[in-house]
Amino acid sequence: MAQGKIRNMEEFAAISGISRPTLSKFFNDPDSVRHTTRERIEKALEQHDYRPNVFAVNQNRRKTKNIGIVVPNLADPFFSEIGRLVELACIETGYSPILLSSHGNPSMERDNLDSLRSLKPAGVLLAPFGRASDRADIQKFDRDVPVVLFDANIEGVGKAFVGTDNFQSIDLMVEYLCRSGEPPCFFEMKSPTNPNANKRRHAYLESMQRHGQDANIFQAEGEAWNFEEIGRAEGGRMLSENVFQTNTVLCSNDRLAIGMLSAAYGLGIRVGHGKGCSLRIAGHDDHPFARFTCPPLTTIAQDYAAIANRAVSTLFRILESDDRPSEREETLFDGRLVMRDSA
Amino acid sequence: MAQGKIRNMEEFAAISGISRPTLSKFFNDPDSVRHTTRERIEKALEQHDYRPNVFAVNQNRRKTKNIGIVVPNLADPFFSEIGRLVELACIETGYSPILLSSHGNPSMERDNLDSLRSLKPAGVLLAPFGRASDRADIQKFDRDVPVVLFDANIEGVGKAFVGTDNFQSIDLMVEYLCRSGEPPCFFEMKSPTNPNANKRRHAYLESMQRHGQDANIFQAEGEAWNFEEIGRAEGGRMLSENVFQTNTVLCSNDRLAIGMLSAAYGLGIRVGHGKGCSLRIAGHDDHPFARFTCPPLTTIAQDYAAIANRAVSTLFRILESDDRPSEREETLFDGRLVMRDSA
DNA sequence: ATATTTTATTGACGCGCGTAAAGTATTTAT
DNA sequence: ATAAATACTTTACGCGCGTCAATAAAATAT
Repeated sequence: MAQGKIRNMEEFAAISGISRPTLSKFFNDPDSVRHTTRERIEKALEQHDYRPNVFAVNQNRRKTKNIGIVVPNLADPFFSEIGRLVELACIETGYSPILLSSHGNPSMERDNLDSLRSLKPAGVLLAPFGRASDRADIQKFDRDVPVVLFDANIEGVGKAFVGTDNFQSIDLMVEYLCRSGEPPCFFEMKSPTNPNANKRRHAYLESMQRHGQDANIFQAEGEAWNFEEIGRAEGGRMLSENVFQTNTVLCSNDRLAIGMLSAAYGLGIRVGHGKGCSLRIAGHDDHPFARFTCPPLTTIAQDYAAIANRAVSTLFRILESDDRPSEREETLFDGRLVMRDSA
Repeated sequence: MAQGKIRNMEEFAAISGISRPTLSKFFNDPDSVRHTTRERIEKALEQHDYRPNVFAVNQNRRKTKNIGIVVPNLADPFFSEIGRLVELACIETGYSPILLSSHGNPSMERDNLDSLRSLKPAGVLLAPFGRASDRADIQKFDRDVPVVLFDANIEGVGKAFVGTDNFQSIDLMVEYLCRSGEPPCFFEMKSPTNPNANKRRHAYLESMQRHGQDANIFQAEGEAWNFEEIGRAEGGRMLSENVFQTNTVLCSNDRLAIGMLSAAYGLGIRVGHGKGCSLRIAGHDDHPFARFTCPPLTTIAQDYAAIANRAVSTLFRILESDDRPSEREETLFDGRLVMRDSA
């Protein structure tokens, strides 16, 4: 880094002795110029610290290198974690990720896509709300900008989907719970917006049937995003009314389980698989706090990293072969059973 | 929204019957044109759905309307929550917030400021790491783009600071704990990067002295970001070694407290202020999960909304009166005691 | 060494908008 | 009504870069 700041590519061309169009090619893709000139440019770059004006670049380039990432709620550690991984994967590939949260508000999902539009992104990675999402809006958006869905699937929407195989993961958990004690009841939200919740219910029903057990589903009222609170209030009510037929409850997700564990503690119910315990509670997702609940929560770990990386690589594959849309592909990763103390 | 898409302001000028420079003024500030013409433009806007190209706008405007928001770690619900509030406050004022997380990595704070630079933001709201932050780098950045710090203060850096008054809040907690039982020991990280941690230690010492009590500080090894794990490992060790002089522990923050609660549960120690309890644990921050711990955590609630709003309004005041830097001002909000069951 | 391919340079245009100057229309003041 | 102030239009330039066509230079092949 030397003295007088370089104002534009013209000046940098003059100083470095490279023509401006060549520099333009270089900044677009360093490998598109000859090795020797690349080295010359990089050497000049070390001395003068010039960077192209992003606004001018994006105005003129047909395709920007922006990637939009939209998640329903960054306040949910699951999404902040997977959002982080997606973000990093984009950076590694030389793209500029823009991470947007819809703050639990489906209408903000629309707004986010809308404001992304003006950034002319090359592609978008979207973890949609699901049922509450504006399906038509996403499809319309996808016609202009390729969209890859992750975490939550909406049939037929977007170029691809990457997520966890809820049938595999729930079956794994049901299998474990049946082997190690009484078969599980199922606790979930009454009208979940998230499609995974529906998949998990079906997976539970299927799996219980396969194990020759009676399925018992208990649904909590409430439409809001504060699952822990709902889990505590409704789960607590059910516990004190003694509605569960068995001593084992499989919660549709960890956040409900965290709430229910809190309720159980308040009611003086000892939760766990050891002796002296009268209730087993299991969750799904391996929420970052699942290992700190009392007792630590037995759950299913989703492969965050695999989902994030595959979503990103799928999008880039679509971007590069921008001819045929080919088939809409769905990739499902297996969940992993995490045995802790709660079940 | 009608048929053929409008490609640029020129076309929209032709269709709407308004000259381009006037439209330019309008989009920059709708109130800068006469009421009647404003209405004409807005009516045309409803029919034709045109929006200025953000890249062209930002390239030519002297000052963009971008606001950078940098937080140390979005995975920490505290920051995702306050980041959300700051984001919304910016949008309401007609600015475009860009929320960046440093993912717990101080060197990424530098990178984030660096990449913000190319977006030529009007101002930046920064929650710095503190001791681990690159002080010189932030100061240098602040010379080009006004920076307002929030949450964590670095003396003399940035145009202003907005946060919580740790001396008030810790004193409030110490006062409560002393009144309601044995005086608290203090549990914290040995070498915290966060300046609030240091403030809280000093506040604890001062407050204990004022109450005529002996101060006892216990420090956990570890430099990492996984406070819950550290709280459980180190806190658990201390509990089992019985090192605390009193039955009350005030943790420097909720995340340590959550870890310690988990350890106490594992050790079969009953935590709470009721009879039959042998340990009281209190935290600080009112972490979103604090109400779901076992037992629910007594803590100090920071006024997230007030901090976020004040940080934003302070920045905008500085942006508007861009003449004298005046004095660097520090605004501290009071914490609020939240009495739950753990202490 | 010459022919061929690859890569760089020169010169020029366009992207969509901010912005300034000068002139014209409209509103407000007197 | 006329004068003054305000708001708008016309015209034109510039921002920093992508990109293209024609040309020149360099690397590779024969």
